[in-house]
Amino acid sequence: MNKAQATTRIQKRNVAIIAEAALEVFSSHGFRGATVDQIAKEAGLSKPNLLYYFPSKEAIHGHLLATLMDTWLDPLRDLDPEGEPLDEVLAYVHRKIEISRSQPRESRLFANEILQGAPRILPMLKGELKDLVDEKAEVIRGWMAAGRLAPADPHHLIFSIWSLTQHYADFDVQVRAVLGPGVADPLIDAESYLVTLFTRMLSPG
Amino acid sequence: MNKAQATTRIQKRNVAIIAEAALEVFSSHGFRGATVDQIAKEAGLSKPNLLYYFPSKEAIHGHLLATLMDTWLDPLRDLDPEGEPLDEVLAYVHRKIEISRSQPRESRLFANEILQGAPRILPMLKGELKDLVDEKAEVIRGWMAAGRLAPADPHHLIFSIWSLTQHYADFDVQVRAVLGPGVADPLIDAESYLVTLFTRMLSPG
DNA sequence: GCATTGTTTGACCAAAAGGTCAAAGCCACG
DNA sequence: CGTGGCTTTGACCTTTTGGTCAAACAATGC
Repeated sequence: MNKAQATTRIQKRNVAIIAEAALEVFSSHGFRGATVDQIAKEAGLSKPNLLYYFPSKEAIHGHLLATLMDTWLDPLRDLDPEGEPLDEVLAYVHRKIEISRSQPRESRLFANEILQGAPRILPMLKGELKDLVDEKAEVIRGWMAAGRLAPADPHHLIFSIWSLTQHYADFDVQVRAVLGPGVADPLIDAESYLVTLFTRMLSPG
Repeated sequence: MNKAQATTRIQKRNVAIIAEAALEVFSSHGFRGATVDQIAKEAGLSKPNLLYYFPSKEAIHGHLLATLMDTWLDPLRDLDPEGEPLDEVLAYVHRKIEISRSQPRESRLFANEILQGAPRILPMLKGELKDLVDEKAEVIRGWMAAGRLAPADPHHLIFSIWSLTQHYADFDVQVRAVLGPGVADPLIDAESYLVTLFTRMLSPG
């Protein structure tokens, strides 16, 4: 593929097709578990053709992670210091649940990366992510200090939101196995459970 | 290796060494990401020697999973229907946190397996695990009906305990990256946060 | 309609990885 | 102290896999 600009129509289309296929394969087999042949087959392209658009398997994976990271932080960014505290937190929970519903593969891709020790995105976690979390934790701490939320460790509050919402994407198989075949969408009940949980946790007084 | 009984001293020792090495390698690289050579090296044995004790890479992995499953359910089994409801739930949270602290590799091994779609343990999830969870969920539902716990979906309550406690083992890298180098053991603060969380969530009245 | 640039692929390569085997080494016990 | 079974290993085999390359095949612009 050519160097910088000048992406043709075909390039745009095929890069998108490959990314979609790679997301499917990487998210369900992990980086090492995925093969380039698998991705190529999923994308409906030949392997050399795929490697014409990305220089290596690593590069495809990196591309996915970069794209993901770009949108992964948005829901937290949207936490508004000027808003009503409990509403803001619940809205954040809601946004995260929507992501687990609409982008479970992205969530699993991310989970895989972290589980392996985050070899490729550790700098980003220590930098961009930490900065954002620290900033929003400070906002929450302010709300608590003002008596507008019940006191609790803001960092662990954020961790608990991540953990609980992503659980339904990452551990989907287990959730469904335990709930049984009668439950079509575990996230529906999960959402009202989580609203209750965080409301009781954070309501002042 | 020989067939059924008659495990010699050396066999016992080497099987244990291999299991330990394999846990280390599988938990940090996943099944596909781990290589037999890596495990052999970690165990301080030659590859053929390792394959003298286990017939295949698959078999080692299966052995680990089976061993793990055996102890994985114990903390939930110990939830006592005759105990004080809130204390029982908090004690369960405590046990799960202890496991995240003492057996993070086992937790990651399990997480890896679920993330890949639980190919090897799905039957167990749908059988043994579901049965146990249903049973304990019924106990919790009884407590709630009797007004001894605030009402909430018992299944999702259990999921939330799993999710929150395992998060600190599985996503350890992320937690540490965000908290920064000043925090030695995130689980200390996590435990008091979680006690608060479930106390507020479940206290009746 | 042709030259230039972009796209696709069959054939191929080297390295990695799971696994085998025969032979050698070791150990326990009569 | 020697024999039979247990343990260990170097060498080897096969398959999988990431990646290359030259040549064929489109598309685009003049």
